[in-house]
Amino acid sequence: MITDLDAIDRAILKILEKDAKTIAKSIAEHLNLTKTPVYERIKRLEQDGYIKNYVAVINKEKVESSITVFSFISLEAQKGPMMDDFLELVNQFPEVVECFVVGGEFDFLLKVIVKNLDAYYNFAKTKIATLPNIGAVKSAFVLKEVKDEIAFPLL
Amino acid sequence: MITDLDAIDRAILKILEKDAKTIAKSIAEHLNLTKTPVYERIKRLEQDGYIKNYVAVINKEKVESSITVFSFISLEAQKGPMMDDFLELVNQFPEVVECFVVGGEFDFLLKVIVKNLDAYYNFAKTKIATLPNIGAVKSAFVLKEVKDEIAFPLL
DNA sequence: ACTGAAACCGGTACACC
DNA sequence: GGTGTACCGGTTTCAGT
Repeated sequence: MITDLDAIDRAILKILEKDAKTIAKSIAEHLNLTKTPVYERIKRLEQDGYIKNYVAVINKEKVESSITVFSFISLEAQKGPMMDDFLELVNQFPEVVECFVVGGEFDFLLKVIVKNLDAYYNFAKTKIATLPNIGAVKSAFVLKEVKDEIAFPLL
Repeated sequence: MITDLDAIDRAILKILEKDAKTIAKSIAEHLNLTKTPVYERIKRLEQDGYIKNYVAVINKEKVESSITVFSFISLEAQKGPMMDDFLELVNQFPEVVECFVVGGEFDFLLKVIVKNLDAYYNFAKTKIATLPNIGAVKSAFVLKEVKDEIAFPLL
């Protein structure tokens, strides 16, 4: 168990969250080490849950056409248990790639990816609208993706 | 150059965007193939840009405390060149992990990650507020992260 | 486009400092 | 917590179909 991360651990994380295929030897050279300590640190970072997993980032524009929509949802009455029911349901929808409980003008912010406007209409009608205690729903359609980082901004 | 993806390519993408460390042999078994065609297909998917890269997903809660804030920004006058200036500047800010041009009540939606409320105040004051042509700025602070998928929802 | 086997190279284990 | 070496397993290559 790592109590806290030192500068070397952070440097390794920063490299791996940019390119998980970076070979240990190259990381080692970059940090003036040999590959064994780099390897051991990575294993610790994995085992202690600092690294959740490794994923391929796919180019969604190339793979298939889609639109991204943000939905802002307010509940009629935000009672604790109702919120949990709501969230559990929303969590199941594959179209919802992000879901946050927020403070402000509305209660939930959803990022939804669907094939086209028609699919979004369908999603809103058959999934969102049927959720319990829905108040207002507003949508913002993405016209252009300027930035979409996966990496957490480590200093 | 791949004209379009077949069912096998899509199956491979789906596996790799969940776990990039899945070994070729296991993918092959899953698809009733041997590892060579799986390997060759992955290479094609990489070379033709269907797979952008591979990244480590880090557990940001464990690595360092932070808050996530959504900022909704309206410009005073959305002239084309001004928008580009704005976007180029926003793109530089490491705190901004996502930035979209949207249609609706406001022009831009930003997802911002900072250490704490103080850092957000600072970010808003020294970075957002100094951008050209800013109209209204609204913020929604994330109280709870319910879902945060990286994988594109392939059917 | 896939099979099967051989070669290669990076990840993994270990003995030592 | 680090180095250097040796081993092992997955990737990569290739001849054959």
